[in-house]
Amino acid sequence: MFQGNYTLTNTSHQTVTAHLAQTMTLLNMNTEEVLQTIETELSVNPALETEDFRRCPACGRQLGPVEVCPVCSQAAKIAGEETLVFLSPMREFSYENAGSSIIVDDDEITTEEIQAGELDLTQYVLQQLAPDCNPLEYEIAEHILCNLDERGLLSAPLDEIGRYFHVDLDLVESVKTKVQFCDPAGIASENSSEALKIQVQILQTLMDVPDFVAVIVNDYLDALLHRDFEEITADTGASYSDICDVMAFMAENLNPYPANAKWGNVRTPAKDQLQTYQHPDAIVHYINNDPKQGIMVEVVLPYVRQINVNKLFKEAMDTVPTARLEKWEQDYQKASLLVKCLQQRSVAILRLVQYLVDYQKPFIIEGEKFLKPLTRAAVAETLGVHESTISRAVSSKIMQLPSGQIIPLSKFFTRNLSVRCVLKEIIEEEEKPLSDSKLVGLLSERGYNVARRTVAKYRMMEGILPAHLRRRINHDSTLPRSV
DNA sequence: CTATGGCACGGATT
DNA sequence: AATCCGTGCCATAG
Repeated sequence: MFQGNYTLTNTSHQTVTAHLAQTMTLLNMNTEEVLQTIETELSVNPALETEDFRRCPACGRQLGPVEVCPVCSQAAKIAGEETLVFLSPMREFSYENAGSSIIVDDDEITTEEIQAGELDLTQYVLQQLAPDCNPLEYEIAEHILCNLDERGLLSAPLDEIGRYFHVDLDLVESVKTKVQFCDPAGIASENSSEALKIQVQILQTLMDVPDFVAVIVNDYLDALLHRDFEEITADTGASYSDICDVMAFMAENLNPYPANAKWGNVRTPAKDQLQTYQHPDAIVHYINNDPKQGIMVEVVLPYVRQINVNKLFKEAMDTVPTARLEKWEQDYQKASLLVKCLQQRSVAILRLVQYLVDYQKPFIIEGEKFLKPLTRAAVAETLGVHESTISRAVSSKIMQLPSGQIIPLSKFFTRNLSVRCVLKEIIEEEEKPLSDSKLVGLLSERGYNVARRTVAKYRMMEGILPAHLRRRINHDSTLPRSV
């Protein structure tokens, strides 16, 4: 009897720990990754079955396992002022659904996102190169692409690469040139000006490039950066308005950091193509597409059908020969474990998203400026779960906002987003370029107290040039006399 | 002398 | 325990 009890608690303890481990790993994964796991498990485990989701009898909408029909239950929920959150089955997802503006935010660039992005970038470029490359060139290209910094500029000296492969420098250079003409135009240039030159060359074959652009980009970039218009006018004969056209064109079409999405708020087409197709893990909608009616959130289930333990399989276990029983037991255990853990995962994410969306509603509706500071620890506290649970639930998950933007869940936790947003605003509205210390003053007027050095960092993060290089918007009063 | 970027330290967060 | 973030100090450029 004792022994019986002992073994019983022992096995249940084991399943409990297995359960925990499984839940944690599932929680760590995003919807797409779980989808993979489920698919492989389905293919090896006969104890699992799938079943179509129920549909709402009233509206015919597909329902998740614990979902209340969002459309039909709207009224009650809205009255309660609580954000409507529900589970909903994964579905075919295309970026047309997502709207045109898919934005991978730039503030989280430092962490995994950019690394993933760079990997994609490498592969993306290599794909383009593959057709007209011999194996050696391909390898060199690969090496070059692995040595890009986060802006898409080459950080390793060419001769080093040449030595690494024991090949002539000329070869490395020719490969580099090939790379530069690939899609994020000017990628793998050694510096910005080189990248710009390449971009101009490419654009000239594609569209009409205003006069003087090529000349100025090639020879007078420094002068332009230093606002040394006299030198340019004198040497090239370009009038002041020509130069303005050139600058406008550059802001519109060129990008000094090929891997960086924006310069002067222009996204390169490359970024959109780079966007990997990923199903969001949660989707925020306006109810009836009307912002005034409130928002509802769909938490996406990681599989298109419901996953169950096969009841027939359970029943058949009674009649199975003892030789095979053990295997069947195992399968059954694993199956019910997976089902339970999936449920737990869904519930955990559901609760998290509910809280996040509720707390950061102004951010979702009105924009980055309204993001309230939030830490994972605080969320764990209010939800009564361990911090690491929140960490796992947040990591590698993405959410689609009503606007169509897709953001990582971690964005809800970026402490300084609103400051940076205000900073951006101030700079956009500035009459003439403000120095970092002036910006400190303006920010503290609005209740943001940050050090001068920090402003500089935020500027960089937002890709804003230092004051003395910023373009003045109103170029009427500064006409040089030599026109 | 002013404006800005690099480095590195300490405290908070994960 | 590892990582991130704000900040101060210092070097550099103009």
